[in-house]
Amino acid sequence: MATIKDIAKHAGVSVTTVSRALNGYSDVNEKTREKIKAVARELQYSPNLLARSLVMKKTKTIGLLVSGMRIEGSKDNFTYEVLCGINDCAGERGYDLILFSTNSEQQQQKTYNQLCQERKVDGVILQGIKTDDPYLKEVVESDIPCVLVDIPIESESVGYVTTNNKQGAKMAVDHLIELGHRQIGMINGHEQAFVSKQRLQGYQEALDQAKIGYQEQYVVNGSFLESEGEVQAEKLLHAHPEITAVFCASDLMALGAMKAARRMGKRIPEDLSVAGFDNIMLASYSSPTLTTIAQDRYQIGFESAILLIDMLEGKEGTHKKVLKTSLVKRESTSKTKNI
Amino acid sequence: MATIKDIAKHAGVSVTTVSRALNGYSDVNEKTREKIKAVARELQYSPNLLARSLVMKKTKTIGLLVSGMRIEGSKDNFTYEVLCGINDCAGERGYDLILFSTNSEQQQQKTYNQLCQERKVDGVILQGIKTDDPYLKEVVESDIPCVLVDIPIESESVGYVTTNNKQGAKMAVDHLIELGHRQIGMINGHEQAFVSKQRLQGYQEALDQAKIGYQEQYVVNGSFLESEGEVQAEKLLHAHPEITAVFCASDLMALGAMKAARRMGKRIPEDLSVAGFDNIMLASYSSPTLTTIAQDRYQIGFESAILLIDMLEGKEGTHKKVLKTSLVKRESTSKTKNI
DNA sequence: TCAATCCTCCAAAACGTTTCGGAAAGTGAT
DNA sequence: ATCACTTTCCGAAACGTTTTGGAGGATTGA
Repeated sequence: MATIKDIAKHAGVSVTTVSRALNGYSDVNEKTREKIKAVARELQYSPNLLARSLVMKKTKTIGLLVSGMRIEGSKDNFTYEVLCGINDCAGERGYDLILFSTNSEQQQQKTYNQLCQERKVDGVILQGIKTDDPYLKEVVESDIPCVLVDIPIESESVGYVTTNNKQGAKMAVDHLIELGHRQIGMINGHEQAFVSKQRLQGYQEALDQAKIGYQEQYVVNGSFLESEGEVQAEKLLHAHPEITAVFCASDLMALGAMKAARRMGKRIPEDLSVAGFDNIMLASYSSPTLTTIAQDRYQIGFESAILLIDMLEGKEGTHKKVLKTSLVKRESTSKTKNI
Repeated sequence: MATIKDIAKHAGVSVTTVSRALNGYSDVNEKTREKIKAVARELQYSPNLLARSLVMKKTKTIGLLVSGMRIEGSKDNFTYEVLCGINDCAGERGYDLILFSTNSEQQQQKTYNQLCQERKVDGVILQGIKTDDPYLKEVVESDIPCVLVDIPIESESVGYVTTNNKQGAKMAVDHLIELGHRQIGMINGHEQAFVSKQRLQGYQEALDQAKIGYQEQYVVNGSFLESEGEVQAEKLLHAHPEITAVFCASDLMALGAMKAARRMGKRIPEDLSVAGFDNIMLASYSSPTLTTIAQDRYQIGFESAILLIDMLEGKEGTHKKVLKTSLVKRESTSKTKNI
């Protein structure tokens, strides 16, 4: 509650001097500086960041726009782990995080720019928004620095962090091919996700390279959801019983696919190999455990924060970061018996 | 970027009138109000909350002090799900959330009061702090309204939300007793958690009621961790091979215990019944699936926010909320063969 | 016609900082 | 004694709001 003015009074100096003393300016005598610091401690002074931000036009605050902040996100832990990464980096660099709740209706009304300008965040990290989200247009037009997770848009004021999805998908399908599979289905996410396109590309490239023809009807969309993965897998396997392996664009859908397969009397991996993408916690606990492509969600968050803060602090450099993936072999994939 | 002053100039009125017009005061002519609103829209005005907060002494912001914001928290999803609940309620009520990163060293230096006063949060929700955390003392002494998760302290300015841990633990142990078990071990959390004490009480009460003597050596601590649960379970089962059932104070420890038991050649549930606490995602995916006590983490968060905001807005009432638990029977518990 | 009342509006202060431009005093050099 | 610096300090403006206490004019009632 003590202000700079109180300190000035107690120490017998002006507010200017107090401000400059506490902020480490050189034009204040060391003795008076010590005196001022002592008084500040005594009065338990802590600066009012609101007032400071108002004049400095910097809040040392990063806005977080997460559209998937829902309880369902608890299964894969994407949002949470990204958040951890952002939080850690922001902490190190002296920034605080402010969460914009975009779930509620009354907040829905506000535009992206309103949200940011009202709270005067220095920059924003966006996660989980779809490519057809109206916010996205605003983002690229606005000149508020921002970093996108998994949406490859780059400009003066916007950067992005993502995983090498194409490479990851290719690794997964390569792995299946290596095991002898030729009839390989894919359960993809949805059209409104860049990652889906990229993973599809990886799938196609792997097939191409192995001289396996791409068949459109082998690819279905499951919206990244376990339940939808289950129904789509069932349809796919029914329509094409010759399929011996499925690559899913998310672990959750892979779990759903395994359920469907089991219900259809197919053993995993003997009758059907299943590979996922993400390496979520459940992947190592399911039975059979799930072969998958690991992506480091924590690091995605961490790198996002690095990128954004570097932009905020005027560091030059590219505004993108693409992270590597790795293949995690587990029990859900094996050699095809048709070999 | 447009300010109230710009609007005043364009509309040919004073800033006072603009402010009062936009804030819905009655002492402004409807015509001029419309004019002002039109100008505001035209200039894409959005209020500067920093300035407003500075004079109003309200920020419409809730601080979030989460000590367990780590990647390991990804297994149980406690932090995330609580956060979702808080986020949703805060959104509905028009509050934003600010995350204090207490992980980093430089933030460690700051006291609780400094954190709150600098950012001028209206209130705080604390989650995951231990009973010996230095912040806790500050919290109760400070007059900043705050709500604690799982720490039963109540005063003028502090409230809490928790689950009925004693009742939950009792339900679990009752269930085991009903299945015929008499030698029931417990793997508890750690001393620095209130929930541990309460769950132990529930365990004791259930035994008591069934006229089963409480044996101190049947209870060990596993810090809520899967790994530690595993080693403690192994020790316990080695020292007391007569034990036929174990109640664990967290699902993670239960998973660890199952691992240990399996490694010792015990089948679950035929040779050993295992019950957990939390009902985390993994509990329904492990094999065998885990019998456990469900607690609604989302609701804990939601109620915390309700409680805090009610306090902030001067609503009278008790400052605590204790949520119910429920027993989820799955495969990891069954009748003892010794009956 | 006079006073009372109502309806609109506004000037200025306040919130707690930072910063610009300069002022006073001290220090050497010439 | 004068000049040129250096060191140390400060007054005042600025940031963008809200709010207090009224002012001016129109309307009403007697």
